[in-house]
Amino acid sequence: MDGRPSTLREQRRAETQRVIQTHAVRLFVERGYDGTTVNDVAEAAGVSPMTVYRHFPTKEDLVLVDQNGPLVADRVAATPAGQPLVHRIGGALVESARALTAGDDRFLLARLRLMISTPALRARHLDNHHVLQQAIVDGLGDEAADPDTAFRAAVAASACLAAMHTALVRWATEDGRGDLPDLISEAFAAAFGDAAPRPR
Amino acid sequence: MDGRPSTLREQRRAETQRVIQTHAVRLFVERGYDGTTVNDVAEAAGVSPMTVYRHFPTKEDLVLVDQNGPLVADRVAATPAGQPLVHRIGGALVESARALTAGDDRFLLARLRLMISTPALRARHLDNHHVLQQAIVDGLGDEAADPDTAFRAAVAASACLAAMHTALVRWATEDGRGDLPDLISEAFAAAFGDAAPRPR
DNA sequence: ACCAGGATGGTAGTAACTATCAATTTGGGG
DNA sequence: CCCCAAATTGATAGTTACTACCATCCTGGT
Repeated sequence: MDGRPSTLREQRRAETQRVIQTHAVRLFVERGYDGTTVNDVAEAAGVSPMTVYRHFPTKEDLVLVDQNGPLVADRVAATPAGQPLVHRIGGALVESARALTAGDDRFLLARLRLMISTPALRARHLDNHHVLQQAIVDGLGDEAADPDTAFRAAVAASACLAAMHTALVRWATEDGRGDLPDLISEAFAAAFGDAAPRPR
Repeated sequence: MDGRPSTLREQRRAETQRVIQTHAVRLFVERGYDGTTVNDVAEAAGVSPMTVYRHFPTKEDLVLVDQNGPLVADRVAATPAGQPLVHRIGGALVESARALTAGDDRFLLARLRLMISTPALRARHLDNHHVLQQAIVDGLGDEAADPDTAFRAAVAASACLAAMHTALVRWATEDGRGDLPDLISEAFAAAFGDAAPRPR
């Protein structure tokens, strides 16, 4: 459909989004999430409240929206079909995490901490797993044709995402000191065992 | 602290909660969650909106609050310590599901369907896993003393809960036809393999 | 240079909560 | 049986997230 921002208009749009989000996260960290109104964010960003709502339909989106699209599902679909699903998904998630932590950690870390400490944000963040899960299952295409296989794939995806989330929480509570991909790998080992469950 | 409702006052309080929740779920099913205001619920239950808010701090609680306490964590703690964690937690969750579906399914099913179809409810429901996860880890006590073991336990718990949730979703979309405990067992098999990962 | 379409802003409204105070009911002990 | 402390309930007024609608302005591709 629409790839990375190509036209100038889309670039500008992405830029104002970035500005609004940056101010929002800064204010949320300074005054707390509930202690900051959307109007405060609008004022800090130099736009009207209407504009904020146009770019971020809900206050939660100010923290949760990620301009990196759903590349995880593509990574999963690109893995060889022979291996057990939890390993394919796990590998894709570790790769994505490596890409995420490649740049500047601090903004990601600030957002993560907000997500963990604010119930409303935490809830919405976990609900995003639902979207990712569906994307992963859909990305498998014919591999998950019948309902039973699709169910097993959905289970594998949700379990992997939950394990990853627990690793994210630990990483954030350690102030991002450890290596995130390693932590996620460790989580997968704890949940699914070091050895691959033998495919039948 | 406080066990089952012992004094008469607590019984009455629990009864009015039940009345309010019943009317709320009925209205949500009839007119949709967003199409029903808290005032509508109050009117249907014959109380003032204030009373609704006193018993259910948020509109979401009208669907999500469950009078069955957190017995899952106790069940986990009661399992023998030798087995791998995912199996201990999985067994406890299957047992709890069996207890849940023993009575009348319809109210549970209606609430589940609302949770699945309404984003706000789905998110809050998933966030409850956070509480359960913590309770499970805490219930292990000395078993999860050092941070690393606690982390593995947290990962195992979150992965198990996610797998169970996927089974819940399938059960609800099948209108509760299948056997819920069996579905959950199937989910665990898909995620963690039929054979126990060997403890090291 | 122009103009269609997108971005922005203002106004007014709805509904989920919250704080506070007053009124009413209740239930267990003398 | 009565009575008081405590709990439950209710009314009012306010804050805030979010929506619909309309007018305006700005932009960028032809």
